[in-house]
Amino acid sequence: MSARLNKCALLDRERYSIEQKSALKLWVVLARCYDTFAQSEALRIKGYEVTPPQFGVLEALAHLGPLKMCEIAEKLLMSGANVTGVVDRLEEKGLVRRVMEADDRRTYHIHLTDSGGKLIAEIFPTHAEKIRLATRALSTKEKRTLTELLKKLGKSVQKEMRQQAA
Amino acid sequence: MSARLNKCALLDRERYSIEQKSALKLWVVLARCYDTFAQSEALRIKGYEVTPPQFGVLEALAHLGPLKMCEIAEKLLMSGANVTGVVDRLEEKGLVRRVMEADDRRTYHIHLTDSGGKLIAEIFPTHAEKIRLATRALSTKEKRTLTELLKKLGKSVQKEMRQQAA
DNA sequence: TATGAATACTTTAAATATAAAGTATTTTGC
DNA sequence: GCAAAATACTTTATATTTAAAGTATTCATA
Repeated sequence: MSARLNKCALLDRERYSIEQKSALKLWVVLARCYDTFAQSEALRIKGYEVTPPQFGVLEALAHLGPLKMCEIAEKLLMSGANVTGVVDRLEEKGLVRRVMEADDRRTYHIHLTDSGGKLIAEIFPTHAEKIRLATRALSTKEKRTLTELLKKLGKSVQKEMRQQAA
Repeated sequence: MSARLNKCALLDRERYSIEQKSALKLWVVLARCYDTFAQSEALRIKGYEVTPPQFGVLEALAHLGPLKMCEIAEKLLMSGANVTGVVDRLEEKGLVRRVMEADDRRTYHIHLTDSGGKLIAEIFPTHAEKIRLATRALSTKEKRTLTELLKKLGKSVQKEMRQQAA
């Protein structure tokens, strides 16, 4: 492997500072950890009739009550166009329904149907327990530290993004 | 908001243990942090002629040399079917090419073309520096701690997934 | 050496995701 | 009150993603 690396003159490791390398490393580890977690979630809800994005929408509705399309987009970090598609499929399955608002005809609220509510109530407790087990190797203190550092990193990245845009 | 939450009898917060809630919180924060980072990367390579997955493939080839399709899938945590599509589009743009192997006609290596190598050599140094800046709010020690905790969490989740499968 | 299993890649079908453009409605500013 | 801007959602086009099925080749083994 290192023999191969040495052939890459264009991207020689020595061109990069220790700071840059540790930042790149952090990004790789973050992406892999996220991916593993997402994979475990996908595995967990396999067998139910919903996909991970669909599960996310049901979960948000169960925890927060009826939401507008744009609120779902904001909570789940997805584009409005994407919410349209996911909600379409949930509606086809009879798990949610669009309910028109009286005061603003541009928008409506998405409600869980009885069967949607029943499904999420069936899945979520198991889901919460499995996530607890998945993080078991970390102590309470480590989990707290990790959560705080991730928040701090998120803010740092956002700040840099804003400066980039300006 | 809390008034709304109280209406959710099915998913009452009090049904869940402190451990479960801190694990769920960690997962939410991890997902948001990852998403922010991914978004900043997308913003950064906007303006070049490649998408984030395409950039990932070019980066892997630049750092590791020619790779087989299955090696790319493994490095970038994507399915083989997906690699086919991403490499197809890179090949159409003339940034990589498929080179047949003499010894095994099922497989081939993906090589960077001159223009592909030039593109990644142009992007990567800026990319590395931007990632360094994005993580600037964290001290060296915090970055090390965060990296280690993420690795530990990743292993924990993987272990749980294996037990789930068994 | 013949054949069945395994490997490497592609194709297909369906879901997810975004940007950009389009439609309908409401709000703002004059 | 009316035109312009803003908001909320959908549609379209394209890329990403996977699972499952298909093709070609190589390996294993009997």
